[in-house]
Amino acid sequence: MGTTQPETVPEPKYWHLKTVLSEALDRDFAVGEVLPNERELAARFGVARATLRQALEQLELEGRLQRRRGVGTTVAPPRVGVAVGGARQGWPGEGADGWEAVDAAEALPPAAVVGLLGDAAEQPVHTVRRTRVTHGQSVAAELLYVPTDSVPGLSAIDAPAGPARARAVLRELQRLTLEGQDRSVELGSARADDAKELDRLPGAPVLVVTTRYFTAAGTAAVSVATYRADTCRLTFGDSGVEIAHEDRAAS
Amino acid sequence: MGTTQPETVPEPKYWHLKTVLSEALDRDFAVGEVLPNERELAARFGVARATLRQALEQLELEGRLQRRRGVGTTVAPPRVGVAVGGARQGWPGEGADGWEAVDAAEALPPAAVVGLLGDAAEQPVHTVRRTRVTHGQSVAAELLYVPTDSVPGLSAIDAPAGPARARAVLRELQRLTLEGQDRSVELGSARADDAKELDRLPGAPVLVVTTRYFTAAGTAAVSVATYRADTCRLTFGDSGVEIAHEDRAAS
DNA sequence: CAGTGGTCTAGACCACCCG
DNA sequence: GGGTGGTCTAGACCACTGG
Repeated sequence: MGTTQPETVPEPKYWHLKTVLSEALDRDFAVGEVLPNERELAARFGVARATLRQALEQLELEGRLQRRRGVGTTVAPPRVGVAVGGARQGWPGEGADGWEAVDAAEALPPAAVVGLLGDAAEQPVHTVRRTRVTHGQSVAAELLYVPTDSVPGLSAIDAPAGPARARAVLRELQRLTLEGQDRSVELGSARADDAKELDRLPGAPVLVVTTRYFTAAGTAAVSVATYRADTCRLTFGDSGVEIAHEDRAAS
Repeated sequence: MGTTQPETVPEPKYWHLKTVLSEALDRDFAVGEVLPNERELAARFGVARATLRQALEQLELEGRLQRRRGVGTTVAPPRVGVAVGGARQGWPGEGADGWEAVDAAEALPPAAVVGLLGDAAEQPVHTVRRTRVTHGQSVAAELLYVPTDSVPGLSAIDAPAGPARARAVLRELQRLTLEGQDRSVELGSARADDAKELDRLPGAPVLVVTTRYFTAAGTAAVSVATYRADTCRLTFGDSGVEIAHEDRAAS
């Protein structure tokens, strides 16, 4: 004796906890319902609060929970599908797609964007801020970078600051002929400014969608849009058919 | 006196730490280089290890670090761009796209997939496992669900288990006429089996790409592919131009 | 104000990797 | 083995929300 069972590797407590909680959510809770607070949940499961939090964090990452300081933890609604446009689309701001221009300014682009714009030399760009609202909640914050020489028709002090100026830049952009675009999606964490716009804490997980817009003259604009990863599912419909997620695909 | 400066809200330590580390990485470390271990880093910055770990976690999430138990923390190479095919593409397995068939079996699909397949009634599906390798590292694990009546030419015991059988299913699928497809991307956490395939711990962040393949008869197949979120940038190039990320777009 | 989640600590033990 | 990151604990205090 002395030897116990072969004992498969012990599953971490937080992982097991997550599973248990996940099943409890499916079974006993409705969307929007408030969970018991963390201290009580931890006590109920006989673990430290930090361990319980590790499980909650995972569930929030998967979009099943929503936690707000001072309020509590609630059961999240299913993720909303936001169309990002897979096939040839159009300039930003064309059509009513939920985007709202917020502001615009002229500045030098950050290093990360310079590479995407192609030409090595730093040239000033119009920086347009937009926000995307779907189903009453803001799901994305975007920074659009438009080199000033892409839109020569726009003099620097053409419009006053604010939404009007942002829309002016978009209007000029739409006068150009769009030759193509490409997109990439990656995981990031929200910068402080984006986090504020998205009503999340800094560092919250976001899906970063980077889009380059091409004209015959080269890259005319670059858009960096950050979507709330907890509440959004990005859709790239080539067929126009909406995906009807009845359940969650992620584990 | 007695009153200090207005004192903007104190930045969390881990957030500040993350910034400091991030700059240090850019300045003093090369890709692949090993960082000092967590206990020493924590001591050096005068914080508890848990706090230091919170900063490292963020940096790993952003693809800047790579941590492996028993080995250490190393500076991660830039994310690899993996083409996911934005425009009309083709059946899975057409062309050499880095996917490798692993195995296949016949079973009832999970509830989450039933909804995507359209017809309410549960029908048996071929479940094909594939793995995607790019630049020598496995970046994605896929489960492809093909209803048995989508590929009537394939009798149940047509091929022995293993890669051969998986390829047989794909071959049958490719005989059909693809009418369209749509895709969605969302954040998830790796299930135990996917994690193993991706050489990560369970719960690691992944980008879940769900694709539906349509024929005139309806949804002929559903693919759920999980990509390593730490090392991958999904590209949807409509123009065929590769995005050359010289720097990181995420904060 | 009381109650919530968010941050932080100082310690412990475990699972894994490699020489 | 010795060293790494991964898990877990039992506390403490802080920042925010709401009545």
